[in-house]
Amino acid sequence: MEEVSRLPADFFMNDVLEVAPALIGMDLVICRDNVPGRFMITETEAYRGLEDKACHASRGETPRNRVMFGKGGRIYVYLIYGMYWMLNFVTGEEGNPQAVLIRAAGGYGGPGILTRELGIDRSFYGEDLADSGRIWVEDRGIRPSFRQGPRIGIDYAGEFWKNKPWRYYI
DNA sequence: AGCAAGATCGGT
DNA sequence: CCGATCTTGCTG
Repeated sequence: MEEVSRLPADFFMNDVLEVAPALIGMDLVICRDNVPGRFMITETEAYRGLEDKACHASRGETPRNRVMFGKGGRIYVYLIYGMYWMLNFVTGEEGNPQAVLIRAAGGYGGPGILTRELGIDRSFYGEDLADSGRIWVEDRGIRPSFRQGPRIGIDYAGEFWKNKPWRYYI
């Protein structure tokens, strides 16, 4: 298989508010049965650190969110409502828990549908995007114009955090 | 050990 | 708007 330009670990070591919008237009690549599938990322959301009440890390480190406290560039996946896997890319430096939720790519809308169609599950937890043989991101230089607005499904976080325009979408 | 809640989705 | 479905994290 030919890799155009896999994003290096450095890319993910930046602040999530920089990484989340930068991912729009890039390709999420998933290798299944040794066959790479490319899906252009069209919607992302930023979850930013201990202070962000919508971020899973805001209530401290737990077995589930542990990977978020490490260095950027790894995968954070978790099961929601007993049915859907949420795919996230950890960003930022070690000790600063942040992540980008991948909400849509390759025409698959909705974070639960996306993972279901791409076969992403618990086994991807902690996978290194810079070094994995089955999941990574490629930059083809495409930079679509996009919008931004409040994040979805976080009423529990309170008005202040709920209103942050940290959702980016084409 | 028990329980409430959840970064969703599809049907009513 | 409601139920599905089950892991997680908190409480006791």
